Amino acid sequence: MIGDIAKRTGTKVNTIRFYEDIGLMPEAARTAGGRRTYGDAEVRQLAFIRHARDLGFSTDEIRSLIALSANPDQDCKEAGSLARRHLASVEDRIARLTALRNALADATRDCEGGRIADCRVMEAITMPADLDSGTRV
Amino acid sequence: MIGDIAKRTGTKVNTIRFYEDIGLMPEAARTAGGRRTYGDAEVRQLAFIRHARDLGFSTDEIRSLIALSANPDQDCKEAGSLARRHLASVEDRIARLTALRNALADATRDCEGGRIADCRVMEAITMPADLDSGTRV
DNA sequence: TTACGATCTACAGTCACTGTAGGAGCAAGC
DNA sequence: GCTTGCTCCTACAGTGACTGTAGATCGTAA
Repeated sequence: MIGDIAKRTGTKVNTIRFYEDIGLMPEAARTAGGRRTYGDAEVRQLAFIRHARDLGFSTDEIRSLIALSANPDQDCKEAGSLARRHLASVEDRIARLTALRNALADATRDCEGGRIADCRVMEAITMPADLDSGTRV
Repeated sequence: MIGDIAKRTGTKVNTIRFYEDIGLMPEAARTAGGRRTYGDAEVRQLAFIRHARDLGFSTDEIRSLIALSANPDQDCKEAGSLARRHLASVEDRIARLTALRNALADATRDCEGGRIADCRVMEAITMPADLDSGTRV
């Protein structure tokens, strides 16, 4: 039943139905009464989708990964290049988030009992280095 | 003009108008002909908004940060706690992205010339450790 | 004066869900 | 057998943060 697979994968029921709608999940088998049932393969697939989404893959990317894994005899190149493209953007995001973490850590430290006027949160976030200067535009 | 501030901050023109609509940017001054004009303060504010969005703050969070910075005499506590809450989630995201980076790096290495059947991309992403076992549900 | 690009408003579309309304299936208790 | 209460069903509207498009207007250079 959909509620069980939802609990086991930490996915909302409506989200699972949505994945079926857009073809990320196969059409579920039904009981006589019309309820969806799922086997281990579906649980694994849903878990894969959730992890991939969680880690920033778009549903289109996930769709192509699933399609690739459905033809295991074909060359791995395509999946590899998908992963490589993603790797670059993941590394970029890590770098930017690390910079933010430092800024936020500084900011919360500086903010202890201070006043906004002395607070670095905004400056830390803005980092105005990449702004052109100029007057009214 | 809106096109200039768009270029200087790397923001799309429609996005700037959208920020004005939802009150993230103040209502812009207009020329006689009705075109929006901006000063340095607006450029800085837009740059701040873009950085904050880029780094994962919601428009609501940004709105409250702007409101706080508009009353610099009030205590910094609120901005600090906002930053602290964000810090925790940023650190979590860094940890998860780092795990993904390693998985993707492994995956792309293992994939060189291999076949999907031997490929770790899916497994690396799925990490099925957090799945209950069971049959049909 | 005409052509062209930038800007204007207003609104529809996108992505990935999330929530809700109204009805049906189904096991447990009376 | 009937009610209660839960889960499930379909269908569709709403959300957040934009993005794109249509049709009109402004401003300037040829």
